[in-house]
Amino acid sequence: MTEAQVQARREQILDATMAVFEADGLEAVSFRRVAAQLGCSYSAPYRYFASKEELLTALRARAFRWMEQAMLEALAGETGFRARLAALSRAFIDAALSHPQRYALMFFELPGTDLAQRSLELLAAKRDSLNVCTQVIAEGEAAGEVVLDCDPLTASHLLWAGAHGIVSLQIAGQFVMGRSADALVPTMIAALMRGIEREASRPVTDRQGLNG
Amino acid sequence: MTEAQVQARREQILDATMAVFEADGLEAVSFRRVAAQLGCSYSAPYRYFASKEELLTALRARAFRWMEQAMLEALAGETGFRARLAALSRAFIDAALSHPQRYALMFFELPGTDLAQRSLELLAAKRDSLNVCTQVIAEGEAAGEVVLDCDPLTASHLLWAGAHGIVSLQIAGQFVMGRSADALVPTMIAALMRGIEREASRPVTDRQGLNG
DNA sequence: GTTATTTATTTAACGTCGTTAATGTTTGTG
DNA sequence: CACAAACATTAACGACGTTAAATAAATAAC
Repeated sequence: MTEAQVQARREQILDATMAVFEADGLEAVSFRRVAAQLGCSYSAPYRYFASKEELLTALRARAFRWMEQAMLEALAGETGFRARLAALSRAFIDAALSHPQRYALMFFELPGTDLAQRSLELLAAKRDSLNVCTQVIAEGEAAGEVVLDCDPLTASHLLWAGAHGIVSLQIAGQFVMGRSADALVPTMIAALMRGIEREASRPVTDRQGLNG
Repeated sequence: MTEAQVQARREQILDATMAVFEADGLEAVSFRRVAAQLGCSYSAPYRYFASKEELLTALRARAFRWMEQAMLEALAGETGFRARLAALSRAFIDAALSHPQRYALMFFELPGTDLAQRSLELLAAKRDSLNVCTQVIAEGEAAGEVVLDCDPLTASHLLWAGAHGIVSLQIAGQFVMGRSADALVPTMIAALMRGIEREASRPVTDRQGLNG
């Protein structure tokens, strides 16, 4: 069996796993259920994933790739730093809120479960997702469209964390009195940008839309 | 059996559950293991918690109460808006990073699991935690120490989400190139405050410490 | 082309889990 | 004492993760 065939089988198993997950949630994901979905024996996937943890880790990497794709597609065709940043945050929140389960899966991780930190596949997917944001900022700075008080990597960490914090709380039903991620993510991005931009480079129009 | 005794037994069970969780992680938490820790039969806790999900929901409420206490204790004795806000964020990050498992448990929730949204106990604990932050901001505004572009509730949502986003990514091992929550949370808070404060009310000293 | 050997898959089995039903055991009441 | 209610324990069921044995399929050697 060639390497490509093995990889194809892995993808098939992940397809089935994702289907079960999206249909009936994480607690429904079991080797027996996935196998039934795929039409094979419940022990067959063990040749391709050593454990359930490994299977779920690969599934989480896939969720990160999905988010990365959504952001990249939203960026395609957008020009100018402000427009690209806006498109990025819009894509992020649209993806997250249209598939809240899949989004939550990305960050469904408890410390100490160190397989997540040993899986190169997951780590790379995480890094590449964050990198989309970092690139947009770095390009904006390179083009002279924005000047920051901090480096692009720190800035993208802040934006990424801010957006993730909002969406994560929204999905967890944490918001009170009508606040929602839809309104708060742009507010968060605007406030953060205002906070880390050099005064001179900030357009006056940023001074709006903070009341949500 | 009086109501107080029932509540006391619930607390004992939660003590045992938390002990198992902190010792061996979430996957080790089972009725059988908790019962062994407590010295009772594995079926006894069912009189106090209808299901494992209910047990874990109560455990998560406890984690929120723990965070609320840590923040309130840090606030005690601190006066002045800036000092209180700094103490708050320091307490938040100290608690989260000193007990990352417990912190992650607070937000360990997948959408669709709607027991979390029906548990008054958990909802109240969440609300009260967020409320600590809201109060600090509202008091600061009432005392005229700060003027914001948005209302205190929106502001506390932003700060809470920002800090949570940073810490959550840190715990998930999401940061690259030496960024850490220790440095980024203060940066996040500072940037957000700079972003949502009316220009006039901002001290010039806030213009520091963004490079991390 | 037939056999031998490796590879891929399936079935059987073990221990653990969540949960419920049946069975004890205590405790207060007449 | 009897008796009923409240509580705790054990037994049992089906599903799970995982491994080992058994089987089928594919490939290699002659």
